[in-house]
Amino acid sequence: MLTSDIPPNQTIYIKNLNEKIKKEELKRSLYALFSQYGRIVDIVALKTAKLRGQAWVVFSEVTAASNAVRQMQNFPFYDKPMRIQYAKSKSDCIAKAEGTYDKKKKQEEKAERKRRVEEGQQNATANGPRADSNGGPAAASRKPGPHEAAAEPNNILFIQNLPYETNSMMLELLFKQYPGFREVRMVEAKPGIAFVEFEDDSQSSVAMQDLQGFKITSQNPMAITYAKK
DNA sequence: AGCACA
Repeated sequence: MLTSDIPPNQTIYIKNLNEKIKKEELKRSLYALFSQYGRIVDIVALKTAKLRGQAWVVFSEVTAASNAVRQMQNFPFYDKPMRIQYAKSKSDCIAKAEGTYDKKKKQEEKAERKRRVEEGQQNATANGPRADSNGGPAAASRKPGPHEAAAEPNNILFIQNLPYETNSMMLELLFKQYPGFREVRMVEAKPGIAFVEFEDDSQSSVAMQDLQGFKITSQNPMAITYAKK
């Protein structure tokens, strides 16, 4: 199935995540990174053989998920570009909230999955190569299309996912190497975020591209977006 | 590569 064929879902499925990152840390960073798109209801990440390197981020709104899929596509996260799609099914926490969660059905599906796995192991050696791979282009980085809401460029940048101990001096050191730098502003009451102002939009954009995902500590790739106007 | 929720 073409990944673009998956219908919109308020849950996004992320793969190609760095498998070395501990589960709790991963969830925290995903939260920091994605909460800019809307309220996050839940994050699921498992480290089992089958599920490591993947995560589900559940938003309260589909529109938040849509923006996240587009704008964070290929975002360098712990040194690896994230691959983001809509999840294929509704998250349990949503079904529960809607009152449509069916425990019996859930168990059947689970049993069914297990059956398929065992069956697959039986046939693994008997199957020849599949003939239907179409060699289509891999999902590549793309700019938002004409109908997609891109974050509006701004001479002020919004920085998230900073380590707790970050101060404005450290950020100034980083950002002042770019032309047009004006100032760093941090909010004492809100650790982990900062605003960095440039003279104009194009100068702030250059800094954003270059420092996107930059890590002050190994655990904190910074997430940079344009500040809201 | 891989679509779960213990």
